[in-house]
Amino acid sequence: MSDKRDEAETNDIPAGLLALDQQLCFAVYAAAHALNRTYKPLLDPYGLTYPQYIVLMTLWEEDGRTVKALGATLGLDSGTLSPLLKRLEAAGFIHRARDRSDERQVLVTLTDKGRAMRHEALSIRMEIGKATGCSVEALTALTAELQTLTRRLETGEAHDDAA
Amino acid sequence: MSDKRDEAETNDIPAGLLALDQQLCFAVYAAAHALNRTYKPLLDPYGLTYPQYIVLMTLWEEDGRTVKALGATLGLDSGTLSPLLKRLEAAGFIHRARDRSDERQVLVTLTDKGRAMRHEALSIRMEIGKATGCSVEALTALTAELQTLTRRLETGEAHDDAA
DNA sequence: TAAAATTAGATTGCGCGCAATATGATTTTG
DNA sequence: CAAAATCATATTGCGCGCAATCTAATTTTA
Repeated sequence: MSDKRDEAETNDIPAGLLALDQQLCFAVYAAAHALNRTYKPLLDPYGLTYPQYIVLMTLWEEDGRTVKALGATLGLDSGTLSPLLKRLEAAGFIHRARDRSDERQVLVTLTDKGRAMRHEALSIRMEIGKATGCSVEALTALTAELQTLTRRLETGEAHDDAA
Repeated sequence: MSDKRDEAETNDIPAGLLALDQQLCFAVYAAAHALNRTYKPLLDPYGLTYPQYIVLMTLWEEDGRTVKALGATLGLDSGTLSPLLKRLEAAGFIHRARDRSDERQVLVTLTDKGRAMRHEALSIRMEIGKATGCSVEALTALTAELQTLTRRLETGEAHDDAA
């Protein structure tokens, strides 16, 4: 109860440590939202959301995957994917069908419309590239750092030279 | 209708361009989720969600702000903040009160519990630092790059040397 | 082979995040 | 001063994201 100053720091909590942590987690949080907002007007004309677009991108890489395989790639479970895929199917981008050889599985395949969307994606990509305003090198570096961060957070592997 | 190969690339769409764009937006997307998942078990004991924790952090920086001021800092509107703050108040972390001098505004202030939570946050910060496994320099650099990206996406200022 | 365990998806409930709208309070205009 | 415009916040609706639960299909095991 000895703290009366609310700004910058309080007692034994170093402001720098607080700030860095705050900045990192908030920076990722804010960047994700900013990207989402940038994509929104580009995807709206097609009736797609950003997560739906990401699912289409993974299908462009490899079509005909199961829900589980998609979830493994995207880090999402069926609670998120089932309704999302249902909407993508209703919009005509994909087709879902139970696997004949294992009726538990659902195979997700692109429709002609889903494949055609890949061509539209070219202009979206260019718009995003312009919006980031960053060089290819900067974006590549940033991507790599984020991937490293994500991998470490997911695997729990430490390096113990952090703050 | 001339594309029959679904893998890697199709016709005139260069695979590299697709891949970089896909990697960047997905990297931010995945990192945000990974951070969220890392925070979750640390915040669960306090009954806090990650966005609620972020709101508390901004209040630790400067207490007694209006909903609008919080929204400006966090990039969130009242549609998100109103119910979130309602839950934070129900949980006893903050107090909301109409501004006497301008009844349109609602002032958000920390309670003793909300201020005390800042001390608990120290161990959370250390856990997150360990989980990232990155050096302070790496995290600082990553944060700066993300802030640049976010600023450019939000302001729409281009640099026109992107892909 | 029958029972138990595992697996893949779907469903439900809750908390964001955001657009659209609604409600009061304040300020601006006429 | 009264009507109109603006402003701050709240509410509603929809789509994620995730935990928990449910169902049906397959595999394991006894």
